[in-house]
Amino acid sequence: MKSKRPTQADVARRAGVSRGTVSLVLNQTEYRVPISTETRERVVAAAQELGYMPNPVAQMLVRGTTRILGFYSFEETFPYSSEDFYYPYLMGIEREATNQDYNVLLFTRKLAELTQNGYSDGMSSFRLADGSILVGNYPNPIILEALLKEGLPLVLIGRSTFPTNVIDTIVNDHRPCSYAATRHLIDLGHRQLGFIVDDLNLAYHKERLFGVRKAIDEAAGAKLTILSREELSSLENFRQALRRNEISALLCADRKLFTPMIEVLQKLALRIPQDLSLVFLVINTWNMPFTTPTYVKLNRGIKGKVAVERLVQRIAGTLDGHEQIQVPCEFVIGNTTAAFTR
Amino acid sequence: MKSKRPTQADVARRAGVSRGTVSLVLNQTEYRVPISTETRERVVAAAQELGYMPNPVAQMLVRGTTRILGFYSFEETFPYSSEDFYYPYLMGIEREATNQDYNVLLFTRKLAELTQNGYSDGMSSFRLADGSILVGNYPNPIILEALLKEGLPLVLIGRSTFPTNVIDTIVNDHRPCSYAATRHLIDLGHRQLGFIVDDLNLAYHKERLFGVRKAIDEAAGAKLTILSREELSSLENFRQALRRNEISALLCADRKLFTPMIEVLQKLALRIPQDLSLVFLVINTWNMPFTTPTYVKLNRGIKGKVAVERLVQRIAGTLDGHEQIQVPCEFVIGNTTAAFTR
DNA sequence: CTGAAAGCGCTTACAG
DNA sequence: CTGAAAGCGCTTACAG
Repeated sequence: MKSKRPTQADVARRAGVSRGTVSLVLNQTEYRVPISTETRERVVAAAQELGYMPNPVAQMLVRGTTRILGFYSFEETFPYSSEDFYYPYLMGIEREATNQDYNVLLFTRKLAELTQNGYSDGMSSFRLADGSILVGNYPNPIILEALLKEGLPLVLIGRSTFPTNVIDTIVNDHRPCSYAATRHLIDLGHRQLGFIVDDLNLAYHKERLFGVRKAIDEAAGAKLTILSREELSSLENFRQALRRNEISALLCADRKLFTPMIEVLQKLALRIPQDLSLVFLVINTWNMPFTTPTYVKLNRGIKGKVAVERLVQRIAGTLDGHEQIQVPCEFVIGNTTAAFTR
Repeated sequence: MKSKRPTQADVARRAGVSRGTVSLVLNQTEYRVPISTETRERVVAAAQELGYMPNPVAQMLVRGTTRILGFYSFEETFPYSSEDFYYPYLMGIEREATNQDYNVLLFTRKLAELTQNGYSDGMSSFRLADGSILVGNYPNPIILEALLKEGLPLVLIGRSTFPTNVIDTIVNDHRPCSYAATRHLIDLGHRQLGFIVDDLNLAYHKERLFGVRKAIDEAAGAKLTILSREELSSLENFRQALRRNEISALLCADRKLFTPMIEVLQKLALRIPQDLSLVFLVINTWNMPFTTPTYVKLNRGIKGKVAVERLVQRIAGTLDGHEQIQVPCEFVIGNTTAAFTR
């Protein structure tokens, strides 16, 4: 029923040559094997007349390479409201993939559902890509280990529980920007700062705190109060925490605390930045209640680009060891911070 | 040097069976051909021990299907500041692709660069996908025609210069929301409305104008003034145009006029919405100077979803004709519109 | 219940 | 300069 596509053999038949010759002509390998112009023209004409297009799958099989970079996210993209979009990464990845002449394959099926099969069948789709980029912080170690064991070229954007010398990771260095943000507040005259965070065990939060502490330590009379999720649970608690420590500026280190914090601040009728200066050490630019917040930009696109660069090298086999690559953040001053007024 | 991956033959050898049997066992086709539990277990064990993963490329070749949906954008994504992001589409596409058990391949190489080859070699990568979704309004007809001629399953998100019965397109119906937006302004007491647009020859702008006109015609004393890009070119021109027509509310129909219009309004020191109500008939949510504008939401995600649904049916061959599918927009009331005060 | 064979559509040595 | 053959790693009738 369905009109079959013309195949290489059809072209060969029509041009009156062998299949090998068709392949040679159409792959522009003129330099390697010389072919008479006459034959060449006959083949090209036949291909054109037949509307021939080589089957890329067959080419991949015989070439052993697909020129595809895989992309997999451990974080859920759905529902739409998710704060863990990976599109900024994808942007950088796609751009760099274009440069390197790779297409990008988005793996949609979740690995968790795929690992059921005894011999890890589900992962086989990863073999479709010459190498893959994973996104996610501290992904399930079992799954990650299974992936690593396969020996496929892999780069993780984010941190993992594995040693940095067994897997390539791309991460942000949070220290310089946390330092810069804190300096910014101190320069504005603030001395009593709050640092709000959910889980201080996580490496990136430790880094942030490190940068903040450094700036605090350098400033005369500066004091830091660490606030946790519990503080946000009740309006009164939070108000007290701010009052007791005379906090005039708040550094929000945790994406998860973003929404609850904003809610609490609104309920307390605190004006930003008149009553309280606010710095977002992490932020989702697509979901901002402030048009121009003071925040740390994560440069996800750049991380994506760096990931591709690393992956391509890994595929080429020009790399021996694995390592953690740090990408700088960027501190952006907006209007959620203002000079301290007593 | 590089340790070759185990192949099906390796598993067969180890399990002491034929390659066909390995395939049968590992593909879970137990129902079709009965295989003894003993053999089955031996095969699975061998596969596990060897860390065998089937080569998906070989499977694709023999199956003749890839379970990949291609994605191609006619619009440039770069530079980053581009207003024509396609990520909202991708979101809906990916989600629905997950449901339908397809992976998504992003074609990164631009078609324009690929069409050089006589026999349109570059397009062959489209054959890697079982079907593809294209995004873009009025894409280059030559390229689109070449694509259509290949007879590949295709769905275009956007409008084209081709008749609607030769290609499946997914478009927004702009009339209802333009009508609703205009009604909203009229209900707020506005009577002198401006409609600012760049190129009224485009179908979607005509549709918008159609909806607006309908609401205008229904309201006593309502008047519409159409403003063009020229009006924006000089501050004085624009001020005059607003004054002369006593315009108290503006409907912005064109994405391209967004930035220049905002600039002009700011320079004229017009307060929104006190001095002028503003409705965006199209908007990029990731680039809003107003936190909650009154605007028409394009539901790109839904268009992506619909495109996948249509494409999957096309691939299945359950469709005969082609058609234009309309997806409704959504009118969202924000705070850039307010009641008319003389 | 299992094996041997053909074939998916290509590319690439290898002969001539 | 060109053809015949082997092979990429699978699946699927077809025999037994």
